[in-house]
Amino acid sequence: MAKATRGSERREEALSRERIVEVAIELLDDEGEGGLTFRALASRLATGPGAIYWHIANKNELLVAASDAVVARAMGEVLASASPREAIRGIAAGVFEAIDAHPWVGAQLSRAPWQTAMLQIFERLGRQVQALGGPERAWFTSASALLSYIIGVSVQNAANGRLLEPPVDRADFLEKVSAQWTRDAHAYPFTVKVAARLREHDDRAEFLAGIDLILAGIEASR
Amino acid sequence: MAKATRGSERREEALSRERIVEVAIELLDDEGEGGLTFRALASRLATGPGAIYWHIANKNELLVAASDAVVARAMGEVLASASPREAIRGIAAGVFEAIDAHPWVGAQLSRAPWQTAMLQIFERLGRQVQALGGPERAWFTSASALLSYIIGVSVQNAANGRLLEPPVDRADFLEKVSAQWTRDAHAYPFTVKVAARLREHDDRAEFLAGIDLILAGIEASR
DNA sequence: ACCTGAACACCGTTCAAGT
DNA sequence: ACCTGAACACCGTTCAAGT
Repeated sequence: MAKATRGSERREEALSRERIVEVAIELLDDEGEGGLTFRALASRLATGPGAIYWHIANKNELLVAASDAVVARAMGEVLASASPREAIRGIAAGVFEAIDAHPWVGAQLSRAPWQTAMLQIFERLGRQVQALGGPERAWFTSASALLSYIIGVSVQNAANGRLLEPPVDRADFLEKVSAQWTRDAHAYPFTVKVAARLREHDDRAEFLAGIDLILAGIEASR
Repeated sequence: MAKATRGSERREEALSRERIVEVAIELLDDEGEGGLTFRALASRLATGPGAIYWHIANKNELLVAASDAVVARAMGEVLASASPREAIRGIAAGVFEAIDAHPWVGAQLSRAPWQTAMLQIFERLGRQVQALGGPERAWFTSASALLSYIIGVSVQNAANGRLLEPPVDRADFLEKVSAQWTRDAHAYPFTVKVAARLREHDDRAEFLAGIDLILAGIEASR
């Protein structure tokens, strides 16, 4: 009913659950987990902190809704694949990249599993595990293992990213970490031996190599 | 220099980093993550909140120190094993049980990887991966995949435990979850198909089955 | 029905003052 | 050197009062 509705975003949208979640995601992306406060969020929404509580029960519900939205979007963008194997790699990469782009989602998923977000990923993975063609009794274990691995790596990758963010350079950081290990060489002989690989490894490639390992395990044990 | 030093704990110990960390662990175990505040901790230590800062820089350092201590203890209790395979299962079970008993450790490990705690687990796993006898170029990937999977499952298991703690019965909860899935049967056909397994599955056994899957993958791809 | 914003009961952390 | 505890700058959440 505004006099001139412009095609793009209107200046004054009414408060709604969807809009609150959307702005919360922006805030989390911009400022990190610590940046999401009801005061900051209210200010971006040009209202008072109390108004938000009319639409959302509390901060936890807000975080659940925000991470569900991000995961749903990511799953929607996963392309169809020729083989189940490729499809599983695609889902895995989609989750990895979504959490890499929105690190706070990782923290939220490990704080509250059994969210819709996890269920969505599990379902997607499961269908492909089924298509892989092993015996039915192995499906649950295979899909669970894939889900746990994917979430585990993605969360740690996101945490690393957050750690490195402000001033630190990735190469510098890894250099320092592996130097530390070399100093403790007597206590950590294995780690020192593979430290070179740490310095040069590609997180995403390493992640997918782990997926292949689990897929090989699934195929081997049927 | 007390008049009568008793064999067991003295009533009045001086403040020290070790003692603070020890009492913090007790507090976290008793009250959960939310229970660790500098005021509550100070009160258990019969001092003021400011005193703690003489020994520990901030809350994050306290959480890192506490989880390092728990993991170090758990790793110390892992028994020697005949085969590398058994040793890896033992390390995995040790981590799983330590995080199950101290759920807050899970949250902390996924918030701050590259802690001593993670390094210790990685080193232990790595030595056994090496003993497994595959090619050296595969060691890093194999040990990383195992570590990620172990931490991923343990963290989620701990989060579930926290979720279920207060009044909820595990069977009831799983019943409700799988009922929810059945209602959304059209959206989650795979999940519904394996829901029966969810209701009756044993988390620890499922976890070890996942380890076996990865081990099978490691052996298959060499 | 929905919004406002002051107020409440907490936090982590600092710091002047003590011993 | 180490401890004390009040004070500061924040939180999430509630709620009387408004429209």
